[in-house]
Amino acid sequence: MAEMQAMPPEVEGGETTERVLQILSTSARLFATTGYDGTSMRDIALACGISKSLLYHHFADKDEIFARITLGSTRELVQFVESRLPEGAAPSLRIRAFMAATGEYFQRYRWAWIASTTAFWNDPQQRRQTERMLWRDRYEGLIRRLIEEAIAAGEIRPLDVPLAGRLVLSALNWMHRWHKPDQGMPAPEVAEAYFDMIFHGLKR
Amino acid sequence: MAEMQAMPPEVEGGETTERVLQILSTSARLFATTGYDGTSMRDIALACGISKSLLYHHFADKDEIFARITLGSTRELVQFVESRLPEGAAPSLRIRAFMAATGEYFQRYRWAWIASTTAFWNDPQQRRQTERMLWRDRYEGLIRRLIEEAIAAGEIRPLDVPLAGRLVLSALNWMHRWHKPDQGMPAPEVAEAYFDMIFHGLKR
DNA sequence: CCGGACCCTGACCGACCGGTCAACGAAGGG
DNA sequence: CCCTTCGTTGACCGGTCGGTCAGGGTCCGG
Repeated sequence: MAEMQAMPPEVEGGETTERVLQILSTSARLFATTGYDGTSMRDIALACGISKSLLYHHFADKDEIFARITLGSTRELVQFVESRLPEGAAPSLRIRAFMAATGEYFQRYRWAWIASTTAFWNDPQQRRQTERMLWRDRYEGLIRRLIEEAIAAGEIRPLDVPLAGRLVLSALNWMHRWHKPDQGMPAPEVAEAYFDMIFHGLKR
Repeated sequence: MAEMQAMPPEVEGGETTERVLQILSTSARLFATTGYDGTSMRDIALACGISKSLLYHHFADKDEIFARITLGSTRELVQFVESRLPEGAAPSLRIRAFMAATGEYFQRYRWAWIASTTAFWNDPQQRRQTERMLWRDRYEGLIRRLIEEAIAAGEIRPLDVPLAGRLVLSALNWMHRWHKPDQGMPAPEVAEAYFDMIFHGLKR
């Protein structure tokens, strides 16, 4: 049990006993650090201090564990970010809140985030990832809509909206490759610093 | 043989017969699409139309193939980008050239780039990646130095240089996750569009 | 004609993979 | 008391993994 990382609640879509949560959070950490293929069911069982068979008592197979992690964390991310957008505020401030909330979510559910962001991005058979992609599209659509609103409000100059959205998402999605928790700027601050750079530009 | 993707020349560090190049480029494509663990030596041999044993005639083990790809492409990237920086030009233009050159390199050596960028980023034992990291540091140091020069020249306002560098690199390194070759904007143009957004800012 | 040197092969190895199965022990309701 | 349910286990399965090995073919210099 020991030092397990938090998992997003994700009530629906399966039972959430303590043991299940332990398996999910432990697996998320392993998937994030050694990859999907690099993590065996034996590794997970050993890290949980249980037998391999017990994993199959709670989950149908390895894919289901992974799918629960990625789908759950992606859905929670979108809902968390949406809940953090200040209603009625200026579009640019809402973009800033979007980025800060993403940084905070990343900081809180680091392993699940990394596992979701890293693996299977180009799996042709797209195992159980279709529903996750729906949430991912909603997340990407959200930042584009915020940018469009900022353009309509005259805060942002007319530009390639999908590309601008990708620029924002690139900065956020690449954070896990260099950011160390408990070291340097907290992730939400990094996200806000990124916003300031992107919004105002590097130019003097 | 058939449809093999180009590999950077990388003369030094091993023989470069046609067969070796075929193995390297085929492996790069497989590593990029199915990951390191997801690519077996049998897969590589089959895709090359040769026996698995022949792989071990040309390479000591799987790691050596991977190391040749990642080290070679990283080294070539740095040297390519450095050769593309306009001497004596304004620092901001040199940053723009840095980004465009990276986009062009990505477009040209797509599989090797993706294989290098995707895998083993947090391998604790860091197999044969130490020399590659030296080149990676040089690449990252280069963009930071360019930004510092732009600040000294008064083109860019004083700011967190490492963070600004990471913003630039994030945009470039995330491209492979969404950019399709032969579809949409060519990668160098994307890189330049990114520069314009980051340099001038989204703000109207 | 000989003998290396160099490409190249199929058969094989132990280890580990994801997944299955029969059964055990404790808990709890009748 | 028994019976069912549920969390839990170790032994086991076929298949695939990275890697080895002995040797076949072919070409070339002597």
